[in-house]
Amino acid sequence: MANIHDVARLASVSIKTVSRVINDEASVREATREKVLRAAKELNYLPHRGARMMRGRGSELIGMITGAVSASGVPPSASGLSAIHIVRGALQACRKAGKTLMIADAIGDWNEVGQLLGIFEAHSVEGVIIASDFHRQVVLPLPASVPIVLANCFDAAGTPAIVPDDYQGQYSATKFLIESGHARLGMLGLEDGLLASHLRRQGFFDACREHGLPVSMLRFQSGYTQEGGKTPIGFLADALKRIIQGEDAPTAVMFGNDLMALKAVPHLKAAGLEVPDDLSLVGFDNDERICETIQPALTTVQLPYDAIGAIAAERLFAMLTGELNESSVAKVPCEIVHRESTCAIGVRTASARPQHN
Amino acid sequence: MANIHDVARLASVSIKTVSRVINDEASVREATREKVLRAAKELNYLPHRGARMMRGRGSELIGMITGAVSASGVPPSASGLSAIHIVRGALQACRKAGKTLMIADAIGDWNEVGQLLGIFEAHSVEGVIIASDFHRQVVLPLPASVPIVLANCFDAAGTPAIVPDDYQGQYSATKFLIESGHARLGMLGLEDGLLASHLRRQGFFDACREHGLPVSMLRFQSGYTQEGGKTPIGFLADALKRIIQGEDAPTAVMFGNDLMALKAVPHLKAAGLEVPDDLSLVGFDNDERICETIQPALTTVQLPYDAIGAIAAERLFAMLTGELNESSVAKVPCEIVHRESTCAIGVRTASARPQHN
DNA sequence: GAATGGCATGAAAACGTTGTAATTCTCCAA
DNA sequence: TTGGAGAATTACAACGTTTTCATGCCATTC
Repeated sequence: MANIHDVARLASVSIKTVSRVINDEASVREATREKVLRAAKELNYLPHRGARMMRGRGSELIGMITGAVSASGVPPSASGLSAIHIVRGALQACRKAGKTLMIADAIGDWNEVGQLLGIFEAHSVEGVIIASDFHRQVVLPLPASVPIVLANCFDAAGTPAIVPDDYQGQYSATKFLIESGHARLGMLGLEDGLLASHLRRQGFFDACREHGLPVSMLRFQSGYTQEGGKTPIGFLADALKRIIQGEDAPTAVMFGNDLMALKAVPHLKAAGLEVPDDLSLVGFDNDERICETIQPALTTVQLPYDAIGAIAAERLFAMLTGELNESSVAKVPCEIVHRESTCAIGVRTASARPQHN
Repeated sequence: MANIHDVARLASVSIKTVSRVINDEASVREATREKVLRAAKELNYLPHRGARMMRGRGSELIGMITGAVSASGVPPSASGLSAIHIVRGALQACRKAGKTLMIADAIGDWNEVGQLLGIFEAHSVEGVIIASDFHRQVVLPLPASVPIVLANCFDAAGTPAIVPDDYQGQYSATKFLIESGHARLGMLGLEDGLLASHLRRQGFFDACREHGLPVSMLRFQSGYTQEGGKTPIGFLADALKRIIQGEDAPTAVMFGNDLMALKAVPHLKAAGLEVPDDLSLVGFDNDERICETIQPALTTVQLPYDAIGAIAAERLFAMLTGELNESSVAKVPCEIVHRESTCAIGVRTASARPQHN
């Protein structure tokens, strides 16, 4: 690998001048600058990070810990879906900022976090992003000697955190349905006890209340556990039946996630319901593979994991430059992704039933 | 932060002796060793990584490039599924070996790879793993100055590579079906042109031939594009119809991936076919969320991405220690994951139709 | 025309560590 | 007591950068 001396020699200048050009310092004549840049490019020169660090420069290294809070023991196969998007978002932000991302996985064991922080520290990272697989509160190991930003989780100590706005997401979806003319709504929520569960239910009810929808027009079921947990066989079918049966049956149902919607569709079909003409469906997560597979394609609320990762990284950068040191929780809005499983009340969809693909 | 001089001073030895102790080198008297360790502990000394790197010392750092070959332009949302497993496998192997993983995403642009390699090099990584989103041949930017292992891809130059054994996977699945008594087989393969497509078809036909199944008993369709590509609406339905209609209709059908199977199920149901009693189904990928969602749960061939990541990392480590420098392609077997969508011919499944969940 | 000041550049030191080679210490045999 | 071998230890250079300070050059000012 070429070093600064090689570049200096090739460009016939001193190493200091090369250093000046590389670091965009003032006082370099344009001609010289170009000469140096040309030489650097020709030699494929990149400043040695070790040497740079030694001169007190930042390491340009960001650490990221993922999988810190998976259900312990369970190999977190499906839960990684959120992680990859968070990582990707952070990766892009790092790229833009010229940082490099180091990553470590806690393999579902929160106790690992302290140790991983130590490893990162030994590698001189400038800061660390800790990402959770799902939206929850966490407790950090006490003495964190590097700046930390939490992604998809938060703590009581006020560590800067970026989380999805589950409340607003469900609120928006509900509002959208109501404004489309739906007056009887149903919701099949996630497992009780999850923070997201709580927030979304809140959003659902608040939106209804604020739009003057009486509680008698609402049907809410929860308790469905999607994986790992022991949901009794038939739970989904039963809960669904409780929601859609009877004469005041809702004209729209929202699900805790897209997968639940996918599983529900056969039951709805079996009950003779057409989507969206008889029943509008709204999912959550925006898992494209699932949403596009459902016929008709599922309208859903997007969990903005990419954005969460990107914002977490940007926030960390801001902390590093000292621009920002308030400790607060930033909520990233969850946008509705409109597909074909919803329609306004009183409007028949154009094609009675689009052909399968 | 304390440096080696401080420790040396406090312990009343030379800095070199401290260095010896820290690096566990020989020729240090036990008493001296303890003295140094005590001083180091007291000062909370950690060797400066920059300085270490500069002395060419192993950085314990492994680089990984992902997303290098997504369809360019398309935001690689779904394709990341393989990446996360490869990353996870590598991560675990790194953990075991005491290495730390640096990660960068080429964001679907293969041209980025050269630049990313440069960045990694500047960080003094010991080696790099380049992971592709799908099984394919690649071309590396010429002068790679660090050891490289390819994961889920390979090149013509013989760079060490770890790939899934698509051929064997399909061969095994086919063989399994035949040995279960199925004599008429169908297959709905992936998009033409993909390497996996080619290999699997080969495996399918070879297994049939070797087990004496005449070609007249086989129905093969391909050309289905799962995402991005413009598959005509209805293609899946038509191809499926061509496979399952007629009097010599197969008793088992294999799909190019689990998602295709998921999409196919409603069509099969509409055609009055019971799974697995009338028709056994076998997917590919082992995407658990999809496999477990399909009723009955889908038997499939697992793409061993975790293993690929882990083996790639281990192989890289072996190269680093010089234990291994042969340049070859390692094929990781694809195991069958047995669920409920397959049964032996002549055997009715116990429950006519298991209740939905 | 000399003094001043700003700009472009360069020489050499410094950062904290490890490698090399030299030096000292220890211990045992002659 | 002396040699000598080998272990323990040390001094110093080297790694590739940035920093500090010095210098040369040119334009401006008096």
